[in-house]
Amino acid sequence: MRADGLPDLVCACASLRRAARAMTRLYDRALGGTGVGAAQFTLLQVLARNEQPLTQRALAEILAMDSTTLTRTLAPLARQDFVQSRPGADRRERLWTLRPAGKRQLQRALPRWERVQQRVRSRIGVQHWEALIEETTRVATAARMRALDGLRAEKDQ
Amino acid sequence: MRADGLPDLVCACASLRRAARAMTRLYDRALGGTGVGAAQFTLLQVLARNEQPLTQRALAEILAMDSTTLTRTLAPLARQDFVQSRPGADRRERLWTLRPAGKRQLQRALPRWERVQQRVRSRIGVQHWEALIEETTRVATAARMRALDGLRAEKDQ
DNA sequence: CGGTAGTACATGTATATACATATATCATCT
DNA sequence: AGATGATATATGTATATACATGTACTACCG
Repeated sequence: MRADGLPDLVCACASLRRAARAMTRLYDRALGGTGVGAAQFTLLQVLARNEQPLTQRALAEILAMDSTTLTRTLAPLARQDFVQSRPGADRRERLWTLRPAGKRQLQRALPRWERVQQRVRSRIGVQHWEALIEETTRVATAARMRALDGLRAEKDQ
Repeated sequence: MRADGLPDLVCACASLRRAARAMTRLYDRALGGTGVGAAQFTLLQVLARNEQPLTQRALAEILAMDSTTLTRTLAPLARQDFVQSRPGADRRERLWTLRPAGKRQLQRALPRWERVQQRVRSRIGVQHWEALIEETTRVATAARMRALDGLRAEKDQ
């Protein structure tokens, strides 16, 4: 263990959750005062990076998030008119788009986001930064797979 | 991007949060029915691995979690008599210990936890597994540092 | 020793998150 | 077209999480 380092948690899930908490606090503080935190920033950014409106389900897939969770997390953004939804051709669907106020909000937060990204990147080093992104993306992808999910069905004895 | 892979999120924080969500769901499902989820399992496990009782603050440090959050997350475990707290010599502190019921609970959950760990490890490969643990531990450690936190103080112009 | 600053935890409040279930809509088969 | 099953989202409920602030206690300084 590095001097002053956190202990290994043995558990990949616990280790990921811990890192996510630590980073979220860092980003939340860096974005503090801009009006959005890390989670909301991400939603705006994903919408901004897609020309096409996204269905709630598509957004959920991209973020590996339960689509009903988005009903709740998008609500405050819609209240502030940062995003808007309209029904799709399939009228069960909601199509989400970024609104002008949301774009402005994103612009306002962007410099701070870039600074904290840069700061973390140079603190841990580019290699580790890239490894972090790669491994987290990989595991998020892997965790979706049916093969792993099947655990639920199996009985213990 | 791998076939069927999730898109890169550019943002280290968003990528970590996504991976944490995906893994948490996997572990929660794997532990389903044992009576504890991934988060509670971790608390029990950390307490079990320390002979000495831990103060709430120490537990918070280990898990890179706000110590007041633990007031809430430990409460249900205490209600079920899985853990117990008593005041320390410094009577502001709470010392937490695992109780027999908590040990039994942990034992019950352990086989499922090991299975899901094993399953993920072989799915992504030992190399990636180890890289994941290392990079997440590293970034959680780095994120605590004052140098990074200072972002808050800096003004935008 | 008394006052003041700092620390540890509790509480109020808000967001993030998931699951079970409910509802509306679509797709399909007859 | 009507019945049936599948799908997209909403709602009820519970946990996880952080911060601001409050309270109790400790440490330190004069």
